[in-house]
Amino acid sequence: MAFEKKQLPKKSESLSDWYNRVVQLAELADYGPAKGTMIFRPYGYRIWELLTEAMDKEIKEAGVENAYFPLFIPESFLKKEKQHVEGFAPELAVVTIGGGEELTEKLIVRPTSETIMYDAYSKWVHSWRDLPILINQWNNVVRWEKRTYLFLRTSEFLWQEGHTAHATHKEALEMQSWAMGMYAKTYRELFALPGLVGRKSEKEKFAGAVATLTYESLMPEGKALQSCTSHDLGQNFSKVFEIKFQDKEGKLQYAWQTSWGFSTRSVGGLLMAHGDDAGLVIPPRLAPIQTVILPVTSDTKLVEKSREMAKQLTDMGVRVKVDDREDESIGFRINKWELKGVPVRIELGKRELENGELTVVRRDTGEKQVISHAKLGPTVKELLVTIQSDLLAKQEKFLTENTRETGNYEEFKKIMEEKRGFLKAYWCEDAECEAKIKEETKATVRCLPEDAKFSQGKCVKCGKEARNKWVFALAY
RNA sequence: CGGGGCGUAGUUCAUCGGUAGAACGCUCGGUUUGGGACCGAGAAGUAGAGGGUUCAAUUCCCUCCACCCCGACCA
Repeated sequence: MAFEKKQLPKKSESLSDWYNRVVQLAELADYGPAKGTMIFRPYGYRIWELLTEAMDKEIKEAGVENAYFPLFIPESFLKKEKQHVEGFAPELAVVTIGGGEELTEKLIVRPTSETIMYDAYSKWVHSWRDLPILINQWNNVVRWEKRTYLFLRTSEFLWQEGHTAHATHKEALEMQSWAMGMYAKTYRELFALPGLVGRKSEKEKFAGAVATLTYESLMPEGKALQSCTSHDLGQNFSKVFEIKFQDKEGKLQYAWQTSWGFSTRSVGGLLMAHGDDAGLVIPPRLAPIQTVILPVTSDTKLVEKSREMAKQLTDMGVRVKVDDREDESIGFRINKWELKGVPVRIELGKRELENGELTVVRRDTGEKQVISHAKLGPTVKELLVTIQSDLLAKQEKFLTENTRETGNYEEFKKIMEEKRGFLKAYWCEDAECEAKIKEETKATVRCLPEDAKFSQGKCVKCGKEARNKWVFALAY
């Protein structure tokens, strides 16, 4: 295991202290001057960039095109869909003055773009031939959160929001499902973060949606993180924004819609899940630097050989950096890159150079091996793949070990107090029951897993008939 | 928005009615480098903002602001 760090609280002792410190020490992010805002520093932004590059490709391959809609949304737009405005009202940033004059209509700084996009869609859709509309945008949104947390909950965050309109509900449902599938794949394969895919309860679903699919991952202290969502909007928005078209039979119909989003919160989940007492552990596929090469001293021969190795790795598509700062000792540099979570570290000293060897160290396990220079490329390539899959396996084990089931409310309460994690239980789907459970245990309904089978049972809280085992957890 | 905390050098903090100090970091020079090196020299502050008390306020009082933590709300 890697060495403990000065200045860094232990993750195992105080998760939130560790998290706040490590994010800043590793130069991922900093606090912005205005409340709840954050600065994405280059090292942190690069993680997001690597993700967006991969996800953008998937989105385009599915036939969804990128576009950009305005940041300012007329207040009246938001008010059109009742549930939507009620859901977002408490967290809106509103512009009331422009150019020194009071505005006749207030402008909302977008918290999400359904309304402004669908107003445009209504102008563009007249015939079944105009459908589907498949648009995505990468942008920023503002939600005036009362309590913020770097990456996980900030007043302004970055995300992609996909917004589609279809001729049939079936098509829309397929789209909704595709988006969640793409998210789940991204979380597993890039973030090495397994999670539960499922449907949100009526209370927890998106404001204005018919149904919401969510990806829920589990953080180290046993709390759930809603990682991204995909919504079936039905005709809720198309009716108020009048997205109407004539079908093949000449009948006037409202479009069926979906929206789906994946935000920078995901990066917070990534950091929190994989890190350890020595700092970050970034999965190779999202690591801005996958391999760091450290010449032990600034001896010219060592530096030259390091550069040569770096070039070799770069040519193989590995993101690599040589850190040959001569004012920092080898020990200091090792600690620095461990804190920053670089998956593979290579040390090259005089002894090794003479023997034609080098030391390769895994960040996740601390495991060291001495290999010959000739094996550099294959070893690094293989390690990056191994680390990626080991991290996923480790998280899967954690998820399995922390997913429990109960039919007893006392036990339910006890688990939420002590072990936390995901807890499966029958629930009658009554909102009042949901509220009581939350009040008494702080746990919320996270989702009904998509692979859940219908069965018969009694609600864990009220004992009434229940048809499904839902997943409960404390949430971020 | 409720409860708590904090605001002094880049950072973490000390000082305490008499006008500012340490450590780390930073700059320069030198010696170093196999798990956070060392020596020497140096730069760095309108003490969050405003008001009050006082001969005198970073210090005491009030107001505001900001940030952090805990709750309610949320990607």
